[in-house]
Amino acid sequence: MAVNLDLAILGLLTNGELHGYEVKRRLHELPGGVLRTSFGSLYPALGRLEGRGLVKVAEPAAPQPRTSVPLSGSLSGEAAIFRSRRAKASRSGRRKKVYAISDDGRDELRSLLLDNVEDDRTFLLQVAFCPNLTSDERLELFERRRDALATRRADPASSADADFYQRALLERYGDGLASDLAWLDRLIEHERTHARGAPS
Amino acid sequence: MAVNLDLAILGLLTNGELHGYEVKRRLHELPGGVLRTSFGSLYPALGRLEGRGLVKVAEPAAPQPRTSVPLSGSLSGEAAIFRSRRAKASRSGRRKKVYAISDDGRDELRSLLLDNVEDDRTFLLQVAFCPNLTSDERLELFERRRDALATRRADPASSADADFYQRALLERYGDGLASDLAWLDRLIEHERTHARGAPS
DNA sequence: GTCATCATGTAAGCCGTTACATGATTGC
DNA sequence: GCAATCATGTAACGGCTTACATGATGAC
Repeated sequence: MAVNLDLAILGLLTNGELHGYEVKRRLHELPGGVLRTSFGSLYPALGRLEGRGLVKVAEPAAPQPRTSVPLSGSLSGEAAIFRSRRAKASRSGRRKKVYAISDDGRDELRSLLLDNVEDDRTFLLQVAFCPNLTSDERLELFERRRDALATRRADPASSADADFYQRALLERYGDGLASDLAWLDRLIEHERTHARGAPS
Repeated sequence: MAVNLDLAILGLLTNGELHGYEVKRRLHELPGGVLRTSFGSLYPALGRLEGRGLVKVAEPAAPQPRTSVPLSGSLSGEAAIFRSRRAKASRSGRRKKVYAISDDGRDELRSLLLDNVEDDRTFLLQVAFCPNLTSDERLELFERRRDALATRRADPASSADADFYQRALLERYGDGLASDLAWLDRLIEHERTHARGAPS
């Protein structure tokens, strides 16, 4: 789904400007391998987001040295000259494109964070980037998710005419649901405890 | 992935002939909502499987009554006549297409059941239809899966510079892995206990 | 100056979803 | 006979994967 990728990209960009390659790396660093993607989907996604005005391309910065930056005062002036020369001279040269989130992008991110509490993968991303919500919103998000999972649990599914392995799958599913519900309860508890204006 | 749908369709057909609509229903009855799909992907998938010779279209059967089948011995003869009449008369009429698995389909199913132990969704389907394997093969499948999960667990991922919610996600992921490993150990234990020629 | 890595893209093919269209069966 | 459901398909669209192409940077 494009939703997941959009959510992740926008979420990452709230922590600072990034270029595509770096976005991909951070994506793969998310806990539990929540979202793995490839350049073939990442770059088009960035392009779509740019087209919708949710991200904007920042001024391409000077190439930042990876190790041991020898930054004396006199050198920084040279770097600035180098950068501006680069910026003009690099036509037809492929340079880093640094993306930043826009105000519309922040709105969209908030919308994505609060929507659609049903999809499992999406919800993990919502948790990963929920610091962009207020404590109250987080609480509401977690509670809606809990209710959604509780509903799933209620449905009896198929217990009749199931062999050993199907019963094993059903058992695993139930355990996973219970575990997730407990996890959500802990998140909710944390949110209530740390909320602004928390009851004494 | 087409693999999942193929696996599920072939697996379901080992329990008897089915038409597409019924395949979809059974699919949604699988424990834990392992695979939900739509007609728009199901029918093309059936067509592909037929094109590859993995399933074949069986003689369209007579419309089977949904409730209270009055099957006396004398009626079965009438049903056969009715069916053959239907088969000819229904040109241009859209009738049930009943699919059956072929020998090649069984081979493909076995291959799919034993392959690719990395994908989470696929593995659940492999468990659901693993009765089509021998006990030894099941054991090997489960052990390979356990090793794969154990490898995932080893990778430290990102624990540095993680906020509360990222740590919560990481914790949830770790718990899920541990739970799955325990579940697999139970499956493995069951397989060893019930294997043909199990050691005393 | 060369190789590995960083970095950005494009193109082909596949597959899935959604919406639409059509027809048959059954219950009332 | 009418509505709901059963049943099969097609078409449009979008997005993901894989593979390919290209160029810049840094280490040695």
